Order: sequence, then C-alpha cells, then structure tokens
Amino acid sequence: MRVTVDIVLFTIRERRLHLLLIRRLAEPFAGCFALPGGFVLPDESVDAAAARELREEAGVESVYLEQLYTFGEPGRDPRGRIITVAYYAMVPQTQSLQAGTDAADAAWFPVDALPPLAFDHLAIVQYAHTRIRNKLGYTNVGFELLPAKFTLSELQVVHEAILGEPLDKRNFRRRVQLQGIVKPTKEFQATGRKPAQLFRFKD
Amino acid sequence: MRVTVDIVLFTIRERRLHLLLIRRLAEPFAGCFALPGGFVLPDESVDAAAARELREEAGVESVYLEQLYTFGEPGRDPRGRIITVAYYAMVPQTQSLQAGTDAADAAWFPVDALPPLAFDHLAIVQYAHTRIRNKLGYTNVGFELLPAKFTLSELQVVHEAILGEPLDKRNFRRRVQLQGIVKPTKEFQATGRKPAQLFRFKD
DNA sequence: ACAAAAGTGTTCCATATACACCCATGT
DNA sequence: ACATGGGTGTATATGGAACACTTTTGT
Repeated sequence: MRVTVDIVLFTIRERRLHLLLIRRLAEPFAGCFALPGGFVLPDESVDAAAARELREEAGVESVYLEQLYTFGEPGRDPRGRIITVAYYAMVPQTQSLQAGTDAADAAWFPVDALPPLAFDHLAIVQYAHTRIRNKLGYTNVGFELLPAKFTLSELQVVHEAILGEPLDKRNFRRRVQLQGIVKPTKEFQATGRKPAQLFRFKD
Repeated sequence: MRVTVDIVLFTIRERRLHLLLIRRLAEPFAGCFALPGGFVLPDESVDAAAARELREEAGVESVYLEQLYTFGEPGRDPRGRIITVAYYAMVPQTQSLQAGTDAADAAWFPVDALPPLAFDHLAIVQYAHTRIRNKLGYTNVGFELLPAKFTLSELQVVHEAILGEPLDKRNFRRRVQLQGIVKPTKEFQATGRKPAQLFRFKD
C-alpha cells in the first residue's frame, strides 16, 4: 500500500482566490491538470513530505501548511492502491512562485474556473475551499495570504476572495480590530492615493 | 509503508464521557491499553476498514463514524513505518457493547481518567475530544450518543459530558428547540418521577 | 408530605448588520 | 478639479448568559 500527499496551494491574484495546478506528463491522466504532490518517503513524516513536495513542485518554502483529510477509496488511482493525505497551504501574493518548479507546466487557476482535474483532485479542492471558508470565521486563516505588513483593505480583499462575496467595509474593520488579531504599525503604504496604514498580525 | 486505522469510540456512562480501550496482548506495548484499530486491507476503503475494526474489536455495527486526522510521524510505531488514519465514533448508552469483541480485554474509561496508552494514542484521544467539543457548537454531534427517542434532560447530560461543565437548563432547552434540530413526539418517558416528553432528531 | 426530576420567562449584554459621507493624495 | 481608495459612527436586530420557582409523579 502506497501513501502520497497532495497539496492545495492557495493564493490571491487580482482579488480572486487561486490555486496552483500542475500539468501531468505521465499516464494516467497525461496532459490533465493535478494538484502538486507525490509519494511519502520511508523516513519522512507525512507533514514533511507535503512541505518537500511544495518545495520541489511549486518552489515555495516555509509556508503555512495544514492537513486536510485522507482520501482512501480503493479505486481512486488506476495505478493501484494509493492512499493520499491531502493538505492545504497558502502563500502571499508577493512570494515569487513557480521558480524552482520541476514539473513541466505549473499555473494558477481561479477556484471558480478550474480545468478538468486528474484523479479525485476536484473533491480535494472542494474540501479545501470549504475548510478555509469555515475557518475564516473563527481563526486567523487568511493572514498567510498576506505579507507581514498589510493594509486593512488588503485583508478585506482576502476575506472576500475566500468567501466569494463582498463585505461591508466599516463592519469588517471594526470586527478585525475589536477581535484584537491585528495591531497597527506606525507605517503607511503610499501606493495609490491616500496613504493607508499598515497592520501586522498579533502573535 | 503500512496503513492502519484507529478509532476513538465514545459513549456516555453515568453522565460522563467514556471511550473504549483494548488491552494489548502482543508486543510492543503488551499489557498496555490501546485504541481499537488495525491494518487497512488491500481492497477496502479506509472508512470501511474503520467500520470493520469497530465491528471486530468492539462488536458495534453501523455507528456514526468520522475521520479525524492522519498521524504519520516515522517513529510513532516501533515495528516500522506505519501511518494511521484516526477516526472517532459514537454509540448510545443503550447499545450492548463488547459483545463480539475478539480482543482479550476491552473496557470503558472516562476520558478524564485514562490509563497509560500505547503508541501516540493519547494524542489521538485528545484530538478527538477537542474535535467533538468544537463540533457540539455548530452541528448535531451528540445525537449519536442517544437512542432514537430521548428526553431533553438526557440530551443535556450528553452535552455536559462532552463539554465537561454544567449547562443552564432553561437556556439549553430554548436553544435546542429554537435551532429546530429536535422535534417533540407525543410520547412520555414514565421512568422516575414526573414523566418527561420524548424528542427525536430532525433529518 | 416529601423527594426528585420536569418544565417554564425575563432581563441584560455582546455581537452582527445595515447604511453614507468626508478625507488625503496624485494626476 | 477630479478621480481614487482610505477612513469613520449610529441605530437596530439577534443570540447568549444569568437567574428561581412551580408542577407532576412515586413512595
């Protein structure tokens, strides 16, 4: 019985939630897009395998990574009995990506406009999207999609992209500030028109 | 690489949350208590393996079963590289248990008074307990611990056992009734003093 | 009559929602 | 001057928390 990891790597581009897909070169599903992932090595923890595959296939290092669910139906991979442990991860818009990618063809797709996916990867993606939508309500998820310092408008864009719906600016700002999950810096971002105050996460 | 399942089987006894443990006969950890579980067979889904182990080791059939987390540290089992997919399950107090147990010695323990556990099973138990405590707030978890018809006091005992703290009777009853997750039957339970109305779950 | 569990309302506080205008800056 | 995104307050609705007594039955 073999064990793989598959990672749903999220980011925000042009105010929409995107994820990284890799075009498969080999059968099965050659030419089809799939999640980055691969086999767990004999002396490596499952978490470490996910981090390594992210490094090798997506060229990203030390990102937020969380286990999602294990998919273990016997027929899910035509090559034989392969169980996969799914993860999701997040990178800020700024991080340069796909550098170091050893897969032929990696690309970002909006979560609401995905190409056909190999294996049961569509189910994994939907599971991941549901998870982060739910976690947004009661955790700090979403911060990993931003650089260390960010404006409240940028944070709002992240939340709107994950939820897929617009939020009220005043209510949003009051909530994040009252919950005490961000703290203001003394810096301002002078890009655009009126400079916006920069914040960082607590803890 | 081998894959096992381990199941945290909860029930309520004497108003406290308990779980089923099995005394190991073989090394490693011979004589120690462990969660019911075992290897996933080659043509069996991981979910099916968990259901089968519950049947074989705990003698329970068709119970609520949900995947929890996959534990995959290389050193977690001294016999070699074994990854385990952890599940939790729930049975009502009424269900007769341990009938059909093929393990030598199965016993219920209160979650707050556990014996030393084999492998990383203590971490699995704590993860399961945290999960059901959180799910209590936003789902119908806890209903699986009761028979089809139950009184609101019995439901409150279940919630108190999982949360580990007493709840206000009036607030509890109002909440479950307003949320529309239970519906009253016309029957009453005549055990004890004043007969209590029986409810059942919606859906 | 008494013991035991069932059943029942109100007040208060915190949090979510709906909603519109002025401000600072770059062009 | 104007276009752009930054920033701010109030009123209302909703959900949670605290809190004590009466009712029904069996013994």
